Amino acid sequence: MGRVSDARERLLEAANTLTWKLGYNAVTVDAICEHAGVKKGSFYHYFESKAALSKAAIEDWWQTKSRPVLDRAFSVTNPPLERLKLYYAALYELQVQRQKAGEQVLGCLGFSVAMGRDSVDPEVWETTQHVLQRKRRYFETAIRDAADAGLVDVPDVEASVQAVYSLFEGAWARARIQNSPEPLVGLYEQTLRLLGAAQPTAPRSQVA
Amino acid sequence: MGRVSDARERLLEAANTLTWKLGYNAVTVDAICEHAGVKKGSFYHYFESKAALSKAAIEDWWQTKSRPVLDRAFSVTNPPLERLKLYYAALYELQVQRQKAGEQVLGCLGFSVAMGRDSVDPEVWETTQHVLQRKRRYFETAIRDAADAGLVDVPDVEASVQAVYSLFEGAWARARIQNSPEPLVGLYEQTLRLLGAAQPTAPRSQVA
DNA sequence: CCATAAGTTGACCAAACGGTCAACTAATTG
DNA sequence: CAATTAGTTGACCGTTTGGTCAACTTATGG
Repeated sequence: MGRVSDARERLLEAANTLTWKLGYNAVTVDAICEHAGVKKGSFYHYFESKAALSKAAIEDWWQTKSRPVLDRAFSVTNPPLERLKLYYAALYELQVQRQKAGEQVLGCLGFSVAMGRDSVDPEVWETTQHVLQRKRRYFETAIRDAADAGLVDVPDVEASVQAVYSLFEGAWARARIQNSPEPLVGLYEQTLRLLGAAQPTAPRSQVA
Repeated sequence: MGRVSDARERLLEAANTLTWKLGYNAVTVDAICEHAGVKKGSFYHYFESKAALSKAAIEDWWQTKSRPVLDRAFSVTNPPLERLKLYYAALYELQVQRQKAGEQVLGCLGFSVAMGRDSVDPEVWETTQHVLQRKRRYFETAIRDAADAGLVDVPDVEASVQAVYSLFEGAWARARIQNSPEPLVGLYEQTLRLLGAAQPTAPRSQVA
């Protein structure tokens, strides 16, 4: 029945691309439409509001972009600490590819939107909050598994999960701010220090 | 000559209060004027644009709010690692007071604005960037002093500075996102782990 | 005491904003 | 080959945005 179209998918993609770059508030419906090659009338054929589009776009980003990378790296077939290493490496690799393509370092989409809190539509913010919680759970499981396997030496596992996750998000946020992958370098080694795990290789430089 | 007024100061204060809560883009000139009890005509008597006000407001926030706390905590009269502890404690205390007053956890103003990057006026963004760099230097000096005094055990001081600062900003960003000081708990102990420094007291809980 | 400079005001503007709608077009299916 | 249904379009709307301006008020210094 009726004709078919991929306009909905183009709108989701455009919303994520622009929101990732500019944040929720700075992105206009007109800009999304232009980027997607869709007229405004069609926009409101698919979504009842800008907030509804954003909600759907973030959920789509999680399912198609974020989760697959997490599932691959944090597979239970990998040793617990190896999962973190693989995840950091995968994200870093994506970043290097982006730079090669002349694009910017944008950090985590969900984190950027979530930082907006009071200036973001409540339902959209709730969606990002939910996504970040799911992401954090990957870290939690890996670190608990590492603790159970005696691979780490920490007095308080929950506190360590918090710290590792804060370090991770903080480094990515700083990478965005500086538009450079520099704050991401050595993230895994620093994570091992937080967890009191054995260092894998010799340090790169010596001071004092 | 002419009459005197504190409207300029009220505008600076209003701009910071609202920008801290809502971010750069979500704050309107009208809202700033209303909050400051200043009519729009007066606004443009003092500042040539919204961006100019924001620049001045952020610089003012750094000089009057942020720097004094840093200078007190990071005084060279304090032992290097004690400086970090004092700073964390001071910020945490401010947060507790805010919560008592029924206010929200808002994290670092400069960091929030800086995260906006491409949706913030370039000059405003440059100002926040500058402020964050100065703040980071306090961490750098303290950690270098600690390294020189043999208080820490790290293979690469610069990498440790990056990590400690990322952990710090990440925890504060997460506190904002969750509207709770929870991610800030134990920040100093985790910092000591990153720096390979001796733990001060017994851990609060034991797992495994 | 009064000229002058600093500060105030509210009406106004063009552009951009999120959103609406009735008319139109074109695939799909009975 | 209709009839149906999904998708498209561009003109339009009320509101909000950052910003302007000429007229007005008031404290201060000579």
